[in-house]
Amino acid sequence: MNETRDILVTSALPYANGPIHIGHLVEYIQTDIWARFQKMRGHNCWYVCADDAHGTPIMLRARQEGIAPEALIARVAEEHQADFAAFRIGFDNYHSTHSPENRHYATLIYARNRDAGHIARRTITQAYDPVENIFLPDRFIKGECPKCGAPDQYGDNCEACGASYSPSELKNPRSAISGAVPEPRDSEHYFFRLADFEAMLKDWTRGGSLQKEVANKLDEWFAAGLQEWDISRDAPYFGFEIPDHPGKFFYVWLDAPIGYMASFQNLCDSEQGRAAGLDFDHFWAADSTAEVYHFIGKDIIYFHALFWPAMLHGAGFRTPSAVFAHGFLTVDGQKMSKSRGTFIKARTYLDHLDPEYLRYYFAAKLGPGVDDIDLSLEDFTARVNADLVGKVVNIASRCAGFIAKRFDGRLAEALPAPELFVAFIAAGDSIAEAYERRELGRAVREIMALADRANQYIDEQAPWVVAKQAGREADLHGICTQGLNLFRVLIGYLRPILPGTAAAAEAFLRVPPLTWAVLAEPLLGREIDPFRPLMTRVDPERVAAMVEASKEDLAATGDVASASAGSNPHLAREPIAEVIDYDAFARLDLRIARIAAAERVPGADKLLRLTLDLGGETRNVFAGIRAAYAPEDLVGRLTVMVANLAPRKMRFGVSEGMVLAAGPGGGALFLLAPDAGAEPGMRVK
RNA sequence: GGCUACGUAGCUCAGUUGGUUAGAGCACCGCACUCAUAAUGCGGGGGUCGGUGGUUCGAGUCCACCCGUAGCCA
Repeated sequence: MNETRDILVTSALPYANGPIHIGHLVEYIQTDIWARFQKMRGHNCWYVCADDAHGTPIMLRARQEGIAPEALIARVAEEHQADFAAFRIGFDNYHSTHSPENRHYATLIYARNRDAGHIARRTITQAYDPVENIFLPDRFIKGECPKCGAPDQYGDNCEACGASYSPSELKNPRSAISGAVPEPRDSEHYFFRLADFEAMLKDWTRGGSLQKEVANKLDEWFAAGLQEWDISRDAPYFGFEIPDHPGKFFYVWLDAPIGYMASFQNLCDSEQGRAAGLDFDHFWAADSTAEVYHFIGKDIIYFHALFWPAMLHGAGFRTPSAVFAHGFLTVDGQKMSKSRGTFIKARTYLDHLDPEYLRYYFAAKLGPGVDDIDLSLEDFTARVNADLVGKVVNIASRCAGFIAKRFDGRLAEALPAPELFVAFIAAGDSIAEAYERRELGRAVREIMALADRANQYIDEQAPWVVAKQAGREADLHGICTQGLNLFRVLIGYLRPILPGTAAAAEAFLRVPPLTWAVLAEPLLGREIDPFRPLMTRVDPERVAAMVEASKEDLAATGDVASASAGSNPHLAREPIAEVIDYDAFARLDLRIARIAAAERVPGADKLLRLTLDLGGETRNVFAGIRAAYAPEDLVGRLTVMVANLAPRKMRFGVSEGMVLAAGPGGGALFLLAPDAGAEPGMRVK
């Protein structure tokens, strides 16, 4: 147990086409806490990450902004790292998948698997955009769902009825980039023969490398049969060209996890790595005795629990010791929503609030499983204030004044209640076990129970009474020294979660960075600094301001994008359609409608059922706006509907028209509303 | 639709291999204290543990079905 472990820890690589938001931070904070804990325990723990910088979305985004992909990913890398640093995510190295190291390992892993016969080649037919001259990924093709007929659906599944299908089944398909009708075109692709690794993967799965829920999921995949994985993409593509196969590139998901190795290699080659004697093979060779852990979101389990270990094994590398998946973040019980202001970017949070709050709140909620966690903003405020300011920091605050005023800032030579101190130290084993098992919520609860005992002790001893009694200076000195020592142990236990607060406390106590081992020895007979507030309360107004600012972010997004692009991104994404004559327009009967009722549709993730009042008649309309609007916010408002659209039978009933909205979809949808004075039933022309 | 989770006090969550009156924090009420960033301590009200049925001497805890929520379906 006490022997020093060699541990490599990773978080999933954030995609380099957008900013970090608080949903991402669940994972980085969870991983960082775990890595800091391992370091505090004296292990050789290394935490690496990188930007995931390849793929079609990045290529298109760069084009849209009128810059080279390299320029885009360089800018985003800077933004990501600034955000991470501000949240005190203590990476030992942060690299990029667009790097020489990654090219080396991607090529090596591919070549070894190819030479071992694990790569197949065959020609497939794919949708091709004849205007842009590129093959279209599924999500860049839109059309009508082949099952329910819902318009404007992506090429992989329908948001209205949940059906999944292949893009070739879409009706009236269009390229989401140029608007052109995609045409089928043949191309030779390279496939990773995952089924070759079935036995090995089953062993690995059973070897305790996965959470119970994840292992269940894998059993499902095994039962369904492992299929070959398409690992190549045709030019133009932003990524690594496959050696000896000009015009063919590695699919972004092939080289993304290899980025873990690339970042670690980059660390080994750095000054820090060389000084520490870091050896790549010691961690990655097939017979490695070091530990490798990947923290990921539950949405990318199959990449990390199937493809990744198989690729590594096929290339003669070790497989991960474990993959730890976590759930998603909701805010106030709902999916993060731009219109509600709960799609909060890391930077927006930092503009208003201390990162220590969020680290603590996430820690208090995180367990070892894949459950989603909820950020309830009200609970967040109450919990942080009560636990950290009211309980923990307050312990130091209540004792420090006496030490400064009555004892020249010097602690007593002995503890009056050594058994209480010993009890605090003894509790450390259970807390450490909780950290080790990623039961962060349990660790927090146990630490807070200790904080309660410390406050009880101070209450029982009543130093403010003792201070007024002549001849009891030594008692007063002892009580406050005891209190401060209990505080020191608590802040030590909290240090992985609250590195900033811990550093401030270490300065206050005039001690070097706390380790787990050093806590057992009490701090006696030494001078400490005067106390300064180590943490201020969460101000609910700041929380509200952050939510407001997140709403503003949304409005600004379009401007920023178009300013840097020199052209409107909406036009670029969806060019203006072909010219029609007046008669074609006149056939469209648009009417003002009052939303008389709105409700969620059981079984449909995206739909709301609207009852529209047209003044004389009512219509039942299904609208795919659930992510953007809460039903109760819609009732009573006026909007515009297509009144003469042919009724369409859907799984949930018949939809008798459409409401009009703008925006790319998801949470970013904006219903049209008439100016005051319009009445239900009026025609729009 | 199939699968995987989840559903415990107003809110956020704990509840170990089924076992005595189901717990914590916040919020609320009362009392105490005033050292402390109005923080702290003591006490109190509040739950048919989503629903129904079953296994069992005994179920929040196991099983079946249903309802609701979330995610996955490469």
